[in-house]
Amino acid sequence: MSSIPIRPDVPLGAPHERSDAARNRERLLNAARDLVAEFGAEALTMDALACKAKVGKGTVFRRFGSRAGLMMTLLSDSESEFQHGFMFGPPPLGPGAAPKDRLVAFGEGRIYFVLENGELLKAAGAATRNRFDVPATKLSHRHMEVLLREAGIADPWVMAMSLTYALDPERIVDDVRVRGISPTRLVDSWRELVTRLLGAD
Amino acid sequence: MSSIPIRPDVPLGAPHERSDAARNRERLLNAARDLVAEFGAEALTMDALACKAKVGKGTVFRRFGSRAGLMMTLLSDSESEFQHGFMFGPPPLGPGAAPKDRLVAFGEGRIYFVLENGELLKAAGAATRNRFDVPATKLSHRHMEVLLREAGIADPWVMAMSLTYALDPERIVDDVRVRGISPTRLVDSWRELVTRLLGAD
DNA sequence: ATACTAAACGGACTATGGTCCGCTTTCTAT
DNA sequence: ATAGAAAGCGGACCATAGTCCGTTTAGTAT
Repeated sequence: MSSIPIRPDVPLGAPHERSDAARNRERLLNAARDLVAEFGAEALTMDALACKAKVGKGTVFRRFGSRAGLMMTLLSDSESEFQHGFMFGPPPLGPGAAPKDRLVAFGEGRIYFVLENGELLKAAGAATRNRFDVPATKLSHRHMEVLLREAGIADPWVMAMSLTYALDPERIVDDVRVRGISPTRLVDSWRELVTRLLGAD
Repeated sequence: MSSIPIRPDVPLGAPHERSDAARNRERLLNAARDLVAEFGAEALTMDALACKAKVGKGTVFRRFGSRAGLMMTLLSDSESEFQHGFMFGPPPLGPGAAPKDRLVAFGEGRIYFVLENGELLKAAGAATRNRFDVPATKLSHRHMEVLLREAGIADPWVMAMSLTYALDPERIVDDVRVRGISPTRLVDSWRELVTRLLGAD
């Protein structure tokens, strides 16, 4: 029995990734990062990517499914880091603090995360019927749902959805970049929202 | 001086709409309503519309600017009605009730309005950099801002934006139609949100 | 080494929103 | 009625996401 290379993010019994596929994936990822770095995520077209990576267009879509899928892949590192922060990191973001404080910290972290990765996030959520299907969004929602339940909210699932949309990447990015609201104001308002929502101060 | 036909929704000094333009506008509106009625708003393509209205494609875009613009035009009647309700109608939706009650009623009204016009609203907000540029959205935002200020919220503008996104058409429609949440649950959760936000009952 | 198979490839093709610009029609002034 | 100007018209054209399918290639069994 020959040893199989370790591929952390692939489902267990997956039938082995062919070497040409691996090579092309690397090429595509590198090309995509270059293009985003140089022209921004919004300007990235799938044709340009295929061309720059010296790969057929079909290959791009086989690999990532859609433009949104590509953006999610590009995001996954920073996203994992943020997720790790609120799931396992130190309080108040991580476990150990009161739900209210964790929720405030979560929103604050999210706002800055979005401001750093705004273009990618907007592009990732742009595909029709996709905004909530992003796995990271599901996880955030679930996290908030748990905190809200602990804090005694009657319908935590729906309330978490309201808060999810209040932290929508498009909303945050446009507030700051188009409508000129400072990140601090957003964070303060989020704090006011959560504070009032989860019992007086 | 010859009498000029009355066109209620046209800016005062507008240079007179030509008769062929008026005729084509009618044709387009009728065709659009037919298509939406028969196949739904999502399925409406601008080519199909042009074709059905027996009009060139350029004419469609001259008239409405974009697909989103067309959808807004299609919405404008029901939208005006809803707007009239919260601006001039009887309490608790209209003036006369406490801000908290008006806000609860506003959200409830909005939820049902969205569920009736969901496809159109989603299509209207879909165009890039457009979600908040919809005049109706601005008006709703402003309305909530005023109520929130009356209720003593520190940063009513930003808070109104959070609530605007919490009532996002896509969110409401998908909660109900994709994720199986009942409208009642949405309304109840909105009530809980507003109630906690604006001081304990 | 050879043959076989399933996966991967690539690029032509489709669908659709939106733009452009030369031609036509309407209105107005005379 | 006529002519000139401005508004409107139409459909070819463009950009771009996403699909399709005949061809190539990497692994595997012999």
